[in-house]
Amino acid sequence: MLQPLGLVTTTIADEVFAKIRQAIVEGEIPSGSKLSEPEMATRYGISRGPLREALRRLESSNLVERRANFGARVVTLTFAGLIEIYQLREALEGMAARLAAECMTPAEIADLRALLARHRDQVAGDPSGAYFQKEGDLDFHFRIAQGSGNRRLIAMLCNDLYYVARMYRYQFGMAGDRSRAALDEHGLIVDAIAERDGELAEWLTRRHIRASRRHAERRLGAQPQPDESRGSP
Amino acid sequence: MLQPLGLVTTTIADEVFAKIRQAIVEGEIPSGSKLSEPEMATRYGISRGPLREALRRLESSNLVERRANFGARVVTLTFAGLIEIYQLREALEGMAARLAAECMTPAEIADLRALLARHRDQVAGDPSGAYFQKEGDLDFHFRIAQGSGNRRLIAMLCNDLYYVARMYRYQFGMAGDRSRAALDEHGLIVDAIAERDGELAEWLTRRHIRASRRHAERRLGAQPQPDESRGSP
DNA sequence: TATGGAATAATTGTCGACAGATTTCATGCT
DNA sequence: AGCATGAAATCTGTCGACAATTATTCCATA
Repeated sequence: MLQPLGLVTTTIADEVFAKIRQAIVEGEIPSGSKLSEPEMATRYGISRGPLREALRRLESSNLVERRANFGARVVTLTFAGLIEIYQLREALEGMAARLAAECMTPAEIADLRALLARHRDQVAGDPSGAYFQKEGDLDFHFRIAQGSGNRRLIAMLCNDLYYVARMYRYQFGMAGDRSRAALDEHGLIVDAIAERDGELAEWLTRRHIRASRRHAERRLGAQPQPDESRGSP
Repeated sequence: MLQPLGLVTTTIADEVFAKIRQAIVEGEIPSGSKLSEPEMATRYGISRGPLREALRRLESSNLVERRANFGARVVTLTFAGLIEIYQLREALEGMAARLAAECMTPAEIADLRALLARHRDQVAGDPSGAYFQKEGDLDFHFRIAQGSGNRRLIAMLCNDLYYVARMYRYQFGMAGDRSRAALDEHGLIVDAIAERDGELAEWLTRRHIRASRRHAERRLGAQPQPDESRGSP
């Protein structure tokens, strides 16, 4: 008998991959630590085969680094690495917003507005910004990416970059503040998408991510870099 | 004894990965064909272990698709997929050019100019555009990406996107023409980088890639899509 | 005491074999 | 004849073991 819809044949490597990814993102497995194959295999009660498969996927997600005959290590978080993420997000999410303004259906836009309203309520009810600590912010960006209709772009953002961004957020402890400003910026982006103004949506998104980057730079006590990536007025 | 420099410990999976990648890009292994593990293993004289490692890397390079308990297939090239590549390249290479204008050393810029001069000679000597058929064009883009200084961006472009772009170029047979126009556009981009004008470099690069996309659209006989991703003047 | 090197230990890369799942093909029924 | 059912065959996922490389430790020597 055929499965009616969505054949979700999950494998051991899949499950272990998801488990290790969560452990890395949330800091349970410390950044920079070595991932010994025999130790991890016994730790998760599996053989080394599927474990290596999981490690390989974590490598392609940019969460671990592997060297031949050396082993796998969790990536070390650096300020320069965080800047690289922001630069990529500015380029990719800017394009995603532009495409979303052209591709998203009215129903999807309505859903996006509803999500934004929920975020506003949560932030108003809890001024400490707990919702943003739970990645409500990335949830919004997630939807924009999916609205682009570009599967490759969606995969890059949702499967790779956002997990690394969450990892930095958890372990650098920069979550929660800037809630209201971010919410306002999100609102402007949704308006631009609703008006099918792709160019404005891209410009607003890039400015939004640049603002997040500058906020992180201030928060981490580093001197802000020269303002590359300024959109044209 | 320590290796003096550049520890190039290569593994079987590495070599087979490179071999299969080349075979896929150049069309020797047809697009959409199934990659049977036992057959491929005997074909390359190795076991299934390193072969699976190679297939995993090909998957993360977006050259093959894998499903659990189903197997690996070479990706099927579609017009929509080509458009997705162009959209990504516009966003990523635009950012790369902006960063290159800020980061490249004068020596690197001089090298880039020398490369461009060589390209001009080759195109002038062979009006059929043979050099561009040999990926001289992508060679230029390769250098811009590396000039960005963003390792993640470099990896995305040089390890993934450019191979897929070459695959489309080989198998859709759209290489060689547009040589002179592309050369002129390359020259403008180098000038902008030399003047440290990141914003102009990004704008020119995005326009350059949009022009390539429109050319491909015309060549493939499809109606050009609405001109999304138009830079602000 | 510090340094260089060799032997040991541990880890990764590779291989062959078994178990589970999927596809294919043959068979029987409507 | 066409379709559903079931069994054989093939393939992928998983496991344990061996080989090659690397890291570590210990000893000898300057």
